Amino acid sequence: MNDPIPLDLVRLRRSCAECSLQQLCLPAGIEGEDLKRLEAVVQRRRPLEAGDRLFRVGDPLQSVFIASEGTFKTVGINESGEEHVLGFHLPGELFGLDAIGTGYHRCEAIALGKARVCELPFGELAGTAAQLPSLQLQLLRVMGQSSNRDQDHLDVLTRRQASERIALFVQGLAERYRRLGQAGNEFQLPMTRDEIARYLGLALETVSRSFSRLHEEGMISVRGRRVRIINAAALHAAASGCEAETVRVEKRRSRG
Amino acid sequence: MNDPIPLDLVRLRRSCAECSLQQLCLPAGIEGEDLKRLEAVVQRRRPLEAGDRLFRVGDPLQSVFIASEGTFKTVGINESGEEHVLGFHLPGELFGLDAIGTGYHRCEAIALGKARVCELPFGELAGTAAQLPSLQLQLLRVMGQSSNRDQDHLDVLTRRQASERIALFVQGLAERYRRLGQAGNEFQLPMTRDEIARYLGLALETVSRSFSRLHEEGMISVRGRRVRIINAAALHAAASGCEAETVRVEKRRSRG
DNA sequence: AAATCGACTTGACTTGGATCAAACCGGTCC
DNA sequence: GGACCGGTTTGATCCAAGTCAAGTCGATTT
Repeated sequence: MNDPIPLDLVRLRRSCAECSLQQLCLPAGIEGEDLKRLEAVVQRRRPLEAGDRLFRVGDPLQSVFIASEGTFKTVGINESGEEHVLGFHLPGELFGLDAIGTGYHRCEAIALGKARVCELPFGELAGTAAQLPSLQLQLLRVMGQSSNRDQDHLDVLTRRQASERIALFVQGLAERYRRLGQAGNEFQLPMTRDEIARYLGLALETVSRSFSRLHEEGMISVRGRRVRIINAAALHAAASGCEAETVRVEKRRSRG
Repeated sequence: MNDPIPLDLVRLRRSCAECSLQQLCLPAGIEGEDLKRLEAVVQRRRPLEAGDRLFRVGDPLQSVFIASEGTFKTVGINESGEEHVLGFHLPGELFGLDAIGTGYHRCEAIALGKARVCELPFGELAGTAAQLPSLQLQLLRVMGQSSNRDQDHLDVLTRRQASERIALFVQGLAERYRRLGQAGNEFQLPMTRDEIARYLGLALETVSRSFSRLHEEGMISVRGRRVRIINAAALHAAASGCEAETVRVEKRRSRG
């Protein structure tokens, strides 16, 4: 704190208009003068290291954040002290909205590796939104989408099978990487097995076993955090719970 | 349809200012002229019967709703065709926000018994919010709260113990009834065991058994849908998972 | 009062995944 | 090189909750 303003701040303050994430981010659908107004709210941040926290439980709402490089996780801590991962946030994804309801954060946001964020002071954002209907609508839409994601996640957690959850998880990540213009078939998981477990409501051993099983069955190839999707159709089937029977039948056959 | 406008429409169009739910509802914190502007958006509706649907999956976003009497459930339907209950909505609670992200509903809302809603056409609501910063903020806040509720629910679903979930559920309902000025210690469940099961990610038999267990242990009294909280402290302990050991120890003792 | 029906409870059995425990793998640091 | 360490895999065992199958209860109808 109280550092002299670093010289590269100029570089960091690149505009949304030039950002490759523009259409996947809060500015999506906002143009011209309105975009300039929104840009005035955005503060770009110095790089973060693995484990750096953007906010903690109980912090008053100051800003919401958008990952611009790297991945973040948000973790909630229940009264028993257990951590559970609420979500993983890839570039272009907004987080920190959890404090809007009460004015205080109920979870904490942690960088999973080297990362960078755009910070939007909430007061300014809301003020600007009050003047720009397009931004107001977009803000509501983004919150709605985040809520939709929560509901999908909720659905995943009520689905029973562990390997279904893993299959869905891998599929979902692939889809998100693809949208970012990266390879969806092969990627590096930015999180540990334990973090996946806490996200999916499973024990870490179960996560590991499920990965191994999908690997054995030839749907994906897993080596540590390196994942490759080999049979996307089968993975999709596994994700929607169709595979269970098929596989059992095949196993029975091969045994008998 | 095309009914002549019923005479009691006047009665139905009672103002938010006179409504007992005012401070527990969307208008909370909005006063004077602003409240009048909000009221102009609200349409009051004829009574609904058990099973009536307000919207279905895929319906385009028209309105959001607030229960004014009775209880609603929102249910999501996943691609396997299974229904899971996303939430129960008591008077004063806003729902239908699920369509804001995409413009289409991803769940359906069903009355659990005789009920009544206030309907707020979303276009008008957003338009009015754009002109009233207090409403804009309140709308964001309500969405944030709804998202917080989802996250608490998510936490419940990752907690393992079935009776913990039931204890939390009963506690939560009691709390909500109390806020509505009704008795929190004794109430009638507006939903079936099956609906609770689909909400908590359990089998209906497990729900039934968990109720019986909490009953046996003297925390609550259950007779069909009638629930009475007898030992709130023990229930609270059960809800946070502290009871498991205690009870087991006592059982062991009484057996030995 | 008997018959029907939906909601609920209870019992017996089975199983998926948690838990405990041990080994393994790939970095990094002496 | 070897020791160490966090993350990961794999094996063995156990238990909570799911599934299947009877009942029971209460409300409504005949």
